[in-house]
Amino acid sequence: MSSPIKAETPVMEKIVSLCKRRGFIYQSSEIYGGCGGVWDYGPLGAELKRNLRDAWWRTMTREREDVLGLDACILMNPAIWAASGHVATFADLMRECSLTNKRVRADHVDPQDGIVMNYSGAQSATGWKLPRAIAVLMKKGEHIESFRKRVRLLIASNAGEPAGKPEEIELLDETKGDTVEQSIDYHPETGAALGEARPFNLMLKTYLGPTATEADVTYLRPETAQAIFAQFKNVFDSSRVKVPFGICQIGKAFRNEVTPKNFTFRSREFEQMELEFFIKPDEAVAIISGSVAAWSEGADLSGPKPDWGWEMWHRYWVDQRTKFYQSIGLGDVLEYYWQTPADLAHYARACVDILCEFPFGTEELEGIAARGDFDLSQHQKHSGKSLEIFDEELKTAATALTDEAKEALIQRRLATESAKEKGGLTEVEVRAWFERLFKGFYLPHVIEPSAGLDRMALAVLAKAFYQYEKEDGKGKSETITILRLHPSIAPVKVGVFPLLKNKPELVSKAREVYQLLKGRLNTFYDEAGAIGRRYARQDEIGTPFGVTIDFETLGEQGGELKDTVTVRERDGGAQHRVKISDLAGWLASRL
RNA sequence: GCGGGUGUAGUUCAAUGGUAGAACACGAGCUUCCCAAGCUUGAUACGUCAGUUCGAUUCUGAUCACCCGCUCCA
Repeated sequence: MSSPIKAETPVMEKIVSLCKRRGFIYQSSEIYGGCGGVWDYGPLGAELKRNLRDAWWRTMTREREDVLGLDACILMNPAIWAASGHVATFADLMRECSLTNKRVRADHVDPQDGIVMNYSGAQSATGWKLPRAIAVLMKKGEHIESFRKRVRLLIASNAGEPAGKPEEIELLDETKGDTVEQSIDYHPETGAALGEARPFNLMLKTYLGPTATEADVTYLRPETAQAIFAQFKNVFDSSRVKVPFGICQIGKAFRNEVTPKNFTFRSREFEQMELEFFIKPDEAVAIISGSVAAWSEGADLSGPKPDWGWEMWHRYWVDQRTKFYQSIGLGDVLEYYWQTPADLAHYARACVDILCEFPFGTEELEGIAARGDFDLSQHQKHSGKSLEIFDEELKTAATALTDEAKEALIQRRLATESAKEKGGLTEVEVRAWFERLFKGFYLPHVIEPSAGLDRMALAVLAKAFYQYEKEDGKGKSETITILRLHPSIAPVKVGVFPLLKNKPELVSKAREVYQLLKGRLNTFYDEAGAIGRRYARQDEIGTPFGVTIDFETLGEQGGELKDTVTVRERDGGAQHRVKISDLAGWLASRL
């Protein structure tokens, strides 16, 4: 009867089109020609995003005893970004390969040896031309023909289709140049000359205060997490919480992305939902509980245990976040990528990317990192303020330890530190740290689940988007579009329709039902057009239920059906006869 | 930022150096109308700015945005 259609137009384009047509997402500043990398949410998009945001906030803090909320400003003291490392890592000098535009950090170019070959340009049989001069390093021992082949290949892959086949590209006016040794002016991979070093600042700079001098420079935050670390001590001191506990925050963040792309997936302004969950260092757990629980496949992650170290907590949060994604209907499109030691930042112990299947590929939705005490220690160092907390239970347990037991803990830590390739602590530093620990003081370690709200919204839209071809009674084929959104996040929960709009009794009854529902659920009233069209309109925006007031409702078919309505399900179109007095409860139990 | 592509009603697409058209969607109306039905009827577009030209949506240039690569990790 129905079958999924083949994509003649790419699915992503259909989704973008639907989003605009029905008021989910518009291009920013469209009447002025747009604005790169930023998008606005229309009426339905705003509802959808709010539902997702609320669901996250509810599960992350309101339904938990151990997580508190925070709502910090986008603007902060710029010293925060120096401490977090963003000023350094987001402002590297970069140089671009003149042939392929691949970028390398100016201070990370491996010196190259070889002979410089110059060309005035290139052209291909297709009529395509590379109009500028190029210089490429022929490496020692590289045969001239294989070198030329390599250059043609690089040109072809960068120019794309217009240049045609690599072998049909002609290199113009070849001249042999200087022999260079240990030069940092050529791209290590391609051998092509590098352009000038240019700063690549991915943070959005702004001025705080009307004078706008260099002294007033600060940045729009590139992530929400740093405010949590900066306010960690205030939250701890004002909330009567004990480690382990978390602080979560939802808010806008800004990055000057080199290439915003894939609709809202990579934007320059986006909304993050981040949790920093603070835990005791494993050594503290060992002192208090006698041992640290080891993770193994199938371990019980249903609820926190006192002997959990960072690894169990990390697994726990991956599990919690997975359950969340299942609750909004994304369970079956998730994938996980466990970063390898080579992927990890030096301060991170583990990081899992939760990936989701999008029409343009499988991409990251959320990252869950175990970051040790890196962030708090950075802010402690840069601010000069102690961010240590005092743990009474730890102090009591440590006091009871024998000196031998203490020394054993220190030795074990020393062994792991010396095994590290870089960043390992010295023995003096380790002993100083344990001295504070045995007195009950430490910087909490952190597990950081960090999710993108805009990505989540795009993910649920992409997952929900479904089209099929249907033949109507006359054999004419039409495309049916349904957004199969999970009812809990659908922007509109129920549509209310009088079967006919020219019958005042039906309309007034329908308005009554609408008034009854709209206080409790986001309800949409529609009387225009045929009933089937109204169902279809709601299907397209993902409304899970439709309520129709018909002549039976008015009692025409006898008293039994009086004051009952047809409730029609979006997925499958099944219909139920429900009493108006039961309607709100009936719907609420299914959302 | 660099290279390639694209830009016409709300959407998806036509055509044209001189008056821009369709389908669907949208508004109004008729119809005891349960899955985008039918009939009547209405509104709406050449991304922006220059140049060539008597005249540009069409040709040229610039610019902006989007898509695909380089990038990136919410």
